[in-house]
This record gives sequence, C-alpha cells and structure tokens, in this order.
Amino acid sequence: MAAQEQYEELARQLSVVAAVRRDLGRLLPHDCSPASAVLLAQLQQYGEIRMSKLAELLAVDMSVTSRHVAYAAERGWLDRQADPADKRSRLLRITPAGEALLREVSARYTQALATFLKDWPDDDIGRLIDLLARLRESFGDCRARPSHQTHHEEAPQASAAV
Amino acid sequence: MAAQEQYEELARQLSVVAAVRRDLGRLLPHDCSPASAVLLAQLQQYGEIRMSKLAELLAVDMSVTSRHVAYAAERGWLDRQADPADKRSRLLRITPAGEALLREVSARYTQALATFLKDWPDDDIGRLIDLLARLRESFGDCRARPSHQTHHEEAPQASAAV
DNA sequence: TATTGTTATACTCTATAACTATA
DNA sequence: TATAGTTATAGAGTATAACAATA
Repeated sequence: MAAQEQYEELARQLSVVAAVRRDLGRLLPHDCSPASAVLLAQLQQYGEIRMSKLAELLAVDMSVTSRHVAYAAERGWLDRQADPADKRSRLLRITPAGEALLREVSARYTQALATFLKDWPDDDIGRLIDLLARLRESFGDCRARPSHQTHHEEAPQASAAV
Repeated sequence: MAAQEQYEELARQLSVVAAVRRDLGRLLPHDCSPASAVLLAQLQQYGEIRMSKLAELLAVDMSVTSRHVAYAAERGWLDRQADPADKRSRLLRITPAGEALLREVSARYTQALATFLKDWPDDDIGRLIDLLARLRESFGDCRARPSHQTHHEEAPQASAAV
C-alpha cells in the first residue's frame, strides 16, 4: 500500500501528461484524427474483431467506437463484414490503405519521439511502456470485473504500429 | 536511441491510458470538473501565480485556462487579484474553500487508486510517477524552447494534493 | 427478453482569432 | 508596437438514451 502522497501525485501526473498526447495528435495527417490512429493500431494488432471487442480495447463506449469506425470505413481504412455466426455483429478488419496510413503515422510519431526523448535510456522507455500497460490493466480489470479473477487477453497478431 | 517498436508502443499506451484519466474524472464531485481539480492542484502546489504561468503548467492555451479559472473563481475556489506590478496581469491563489474541495478530491482519488493498485509495489508507483514527470518535461522543453538549454522550474511551495 | 450495433443529443475540453487594457 | 488576459466560435471526444435488428 503506497502513501497518500504517491496516489495524489500519480493522479496529477496522469492529468498533465495528457498534453503529451495532444502534442502527438498534432503530428497526424489532416483527415486522420487521434481516434482513427488508435483505432487502426488496435485493429492491426488484434486482427479481425467485433465492434464490442474494439470498444473494450479502447475503453470507450460502443456508441463512440461506432462513430469512429464509420469515419474510418468511409475513408477505406477498414472493412466491416457481417459476422456469419451472429448477424447482429460486424467483423472489423484493417485494409491495405489503413495499413499504409498507419505506417505514415508511425513514422511521424517515431520521428517526434526520437527527437524529444533522445536523451532517454532505452530501459526507461521500456519501463514506462510496461508500467502504463499495467496501469491500464489494473483499472480495466476493476472496471469490467469487480472480482479478483485474473484476466488474460488473447495474444496480439502482429507487433503493430501506434 | 530506442527502437522504432518502442516508440510506437509508447504512443499507443499513451492513448489508451487516457481511459484511466476518464475513470478518475468520474469520481469527482458534481460541480468539479477534472479541469478544476487539476487547476486547483497546481495552484496549491505553486502558490500565487499568474494566468500565463498556470497555462504553461497545464500545457493548454491561455484562453482555455482563462475559462476554467473563471469557473473556479465563480465558485469561490480561487482568488484573482490585480498584480500591482503589472496591471494587465492577475495573480491567482487558491482559497480555503478551494483547499477543502481539493482535500475531498484527493480522498476520493486516493481511495480509488488504493483499491485498483492494491497489488502494486510502492516502488513501481514511484517509478511511474517519475517517468511520467520526465516524459512531460521532455516534451514541454521541446515545445517551449527549441534549444538544448536545461530548464529549471521554481520549486513548488507545498507538497500538494492531486 | 437480452444483446449488438447505430443514431440523436448534450456536455466537456481544446485551439484560433478578434478584442481590451495595459506596458 | 507588444503583451496579458478575455470572449466568441468552431471542432474533436465522450456518455446517455432511444432505437433497429437479431439472438
């Protein structure tokens, strides 16, 4: 159990770090919102998934996911196919155009991070990634499942971009 | 210099961790937005500062800061006094009512984090806080000052809440 | 009757630009 | 002329609730 000051400081840091996200968002191509970039990255990482699964991965309401998916589909970045096993569902998959966009986004993000974090040791970047992933997991578990049960996600398909 | 995959993964984690921020935001009292909470926390930490300084600390445009400050001032959570040294400026300071609100917010955040992160070692929480602070600093320096010059903030006045 | 996904509506946060008042 | 701050406007993101189609 950590001290109260640690929890307070963590909450404050999480708020202010949102600025870093905004900065990265400004690097994106004109018609590609941060939401589109994250959405496509998840699709590339997890392969063919349903709307509800994508909403869970993004940790936003399905209504929000639905709008962002529609936007990306209009631009040809992903496909929506009816699920033969359940006609209420639609299976989402990234298209080659979506993958090309993701490569561009990844290149821009990488260049920016390489510039800003040029003084960072690799180990620190790895540690930060690991801790953020665990933070999200600790919260996600509590949100979805009030129980103590451990929760294993399916393994990603590809090593994925941004 | 880290590998491209690391930068991509970091960008993705930063996006998805936004969900944790939203979760924390939902814990706040009805009339206290996340923006108010962060703003008051910064005021408590840095003492009496100007609008422009607060905007820099929050890493948002001054127009945004101005609106959030006006909201908090209407509710008596902070004071705005004309700066005798420069009549264009206004000096901001948190009020006792603001500090009381911050204590309440801090209690809720702490309780939630203590629950969700109950399995985390203290050291990991400390490491995450440190890395997030450095991340923000690396970006903030690049945003404000394109040079290599190191940048020393004034020391905070109090150990502060949330 | 419950679930998957869509759409309408409203609210929050943000940036840009035009404005004021001081410097 | 430049700077500190305010306000108006517009755009992106999100949640809630009502709805359609299917299980």
